[in-house]
Amino acid sequence: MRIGELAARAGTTTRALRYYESRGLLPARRDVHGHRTYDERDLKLLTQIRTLRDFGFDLEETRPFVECLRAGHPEGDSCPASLAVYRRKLDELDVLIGELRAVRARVGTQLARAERARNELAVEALLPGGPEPRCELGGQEQ
Amino acid sequence: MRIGELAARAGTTTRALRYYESRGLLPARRDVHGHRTYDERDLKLLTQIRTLRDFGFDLEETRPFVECLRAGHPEGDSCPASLAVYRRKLDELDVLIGELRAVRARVGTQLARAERARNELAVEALLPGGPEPRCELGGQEQ
DNA sequence: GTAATCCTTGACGCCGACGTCAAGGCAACG
DNA sequence: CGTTGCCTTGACGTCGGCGTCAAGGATTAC
Repeated sequence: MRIGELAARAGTTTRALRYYESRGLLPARRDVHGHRTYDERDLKLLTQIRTLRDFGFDLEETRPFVECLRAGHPEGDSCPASLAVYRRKLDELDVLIGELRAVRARVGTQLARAERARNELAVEALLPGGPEPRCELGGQEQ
Repeated sequence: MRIGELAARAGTTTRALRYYESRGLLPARRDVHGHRTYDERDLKLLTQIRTLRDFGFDLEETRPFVECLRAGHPEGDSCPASLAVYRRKLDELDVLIGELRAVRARVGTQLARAERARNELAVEALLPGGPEPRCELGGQEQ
């Protein structure tokens, strides 16, 4: 099959395939017209690449999986190098998730504090009982 | 103070400050030589920007906070627009964290599966005793 | 005088993974 | 014969947030 069909079958674009080839990740044979030619095995390699990309793997991180498949193994993750990438990615994810949760907690705290401050101001504004001269809080909402 | 001192006091670079100015986020007065001049209030604005950036906020997302401070409010998050950014960021974080946890789970599952497959192969290789024909698990390693 | 240190503007570089456009080739269809 | 549709290579654009370099002006220290 040619590049357009492979791209369509894998749910990607011809541009991506040419890019992968330029990176040495998915080389193509050429037919008599100089057109790139692919077979079902290339589809499998490409599917492996796309699956990992969808998981957020960098393109370079898919290389061990692709080479593993090309070496004849039944799955891209049948090789130690692929497992190492899995483990490294798990560690990265754990770190990242931890950081994001910490940020989420801090932002949540800030939001709660800011909302509380606003509510206190609103309550004071509603109290007609002689409010002690509240400093310089003018022009809240423009 | 001039740009170098402000940058140092805020723990950032002169390049970043000029960039913020080019974005209209942190305009500067100029002294007689055309040099940028800042005061303590600018330091406060810049500190707000850097804090939010450290939390992963886009530069544009810091704008409501900066404008809130510049409008004379005591905190950058004293204004509704800032609270809206907080809330949107919390939602984004929740979505992102959820996606990352899903990916983490799937990668973890894949790793476990791949390791199990390798262990089974290793055990089979170690067993010299006539292994019963293991269903259709042929040609694992070539 | 001159070296060091600060500042100015302008412009290009970077990172990844492609998108998009240009100019052209070759085949099949009507 | 022209049109459509696929393909080719090459090259520039995108995004954000700056880093880095170039060329020059000004002040202060020695």
